Amino acid sequence: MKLVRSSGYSATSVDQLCAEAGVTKGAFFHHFPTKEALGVAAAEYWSASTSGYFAAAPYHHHADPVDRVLGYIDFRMALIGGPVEGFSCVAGTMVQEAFRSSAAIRVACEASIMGNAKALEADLADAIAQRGVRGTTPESLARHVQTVIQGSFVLAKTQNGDASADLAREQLGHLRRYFSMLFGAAREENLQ
Amino acid sequence: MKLVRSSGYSATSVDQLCAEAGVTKGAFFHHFPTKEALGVAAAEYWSASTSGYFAAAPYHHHADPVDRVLGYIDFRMALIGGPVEGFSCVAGTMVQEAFRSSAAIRVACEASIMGNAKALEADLADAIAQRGVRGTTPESLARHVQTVIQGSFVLAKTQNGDASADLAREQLGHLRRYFSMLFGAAREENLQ
DNA sequence: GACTGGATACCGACTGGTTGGTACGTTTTT
DNA sequence: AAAAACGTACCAACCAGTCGGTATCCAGTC
Repeated sequence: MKLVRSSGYSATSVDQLCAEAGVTKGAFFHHFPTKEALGVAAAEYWSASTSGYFAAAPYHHHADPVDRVLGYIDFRMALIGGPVEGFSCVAGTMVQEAFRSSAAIRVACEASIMGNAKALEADLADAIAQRGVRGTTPESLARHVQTVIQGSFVLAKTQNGDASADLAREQLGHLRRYFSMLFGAAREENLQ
Repeated sequence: MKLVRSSGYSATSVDQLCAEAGVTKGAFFHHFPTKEALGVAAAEYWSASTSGYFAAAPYHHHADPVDRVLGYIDFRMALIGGPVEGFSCVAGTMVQEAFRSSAAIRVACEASIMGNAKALEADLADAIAQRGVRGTTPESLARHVQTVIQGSFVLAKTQNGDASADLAREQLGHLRRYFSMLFGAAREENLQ
């Protein structure tokens, strides 16, 4: 995770990986047939650990589905801080490099990102139904959350120091505002 | 451009570059001292060619600044189609890989992305002033446009075939809706 | 208009180090 | 005793970058 997030997938060599993990090359290739397989496993591990992390987060307790959705965004914003390597996404980083060269990695990263999106769909569906939002779907909005998150990481990488985290947080603020308006405005309209 | 967009920066070798360009390695290293210098030059070329392209686009003619901003988004949406390599961003792709290993490339990509954002700031400032939007700045909104664009490219890379372009276009649709609500709702509020 | 000298453009073989991956032996677990 | 885990030495291919040489251009000179 550490090496891929700071150097990218292809610039990270198997030798570096082994040195960082305190493992010999023989052991590495005993467990993974190729470097590509490690990439797939990394995406799957990332997927499993993040989905577990978000499932245990506190924002699920809100009664109002809109509060749950905004709570998720607030939670994501609170996670952003320090150097980019500390909050960026392994799947997003890998798929950018490997989408054409490795179908297996592409699919694993797709599963990670879309799986993360899927965890929001139920709350978004409730929010849409309750506030009578039209013209979009919970699936599309869930993807938009991921879009803004991934995009904020790209822009964060153009900065150095604290500016990275500040920029990423600022951008999630716009996502929050969009959802706030989308569900808030629809509510007012609904009450007329 | 072609090789970086489809294979990424570090997975693209100087030999491949030379073969693709029909140039020998001697010629390459005559013009660029290092591969990194080519990366910087690529970002600068990308920056110059895209800014020229957008400066000549038709959306500037609208009288209403909000129409100019939405026109920009529509223009970007119209550019999306075919394989991801055809519409993705060279600067966004490179900075993801090289932000830690090469400060020069990071800065060149920052200049490209932020320069593209800057081109929208005047219209956004006019729109904010005219509609009385509060709580954000033209700079922040301009960055948000780039965030959604870059994020949509990342998500597009998780898909294959036509689904890539469809997903990217769908996501720019949310950006359009956000701006539409932000400036539209503020207008109604303003007229009360 | 022919000649010259120096600068620039370009070529392609070469180098030292690195790459992902293998072969084969040894240790540890079951 | 068998199988899984792990270590070491090694390999061919490839990597960015170098180097000595050649071709081309152009300003100045006669």
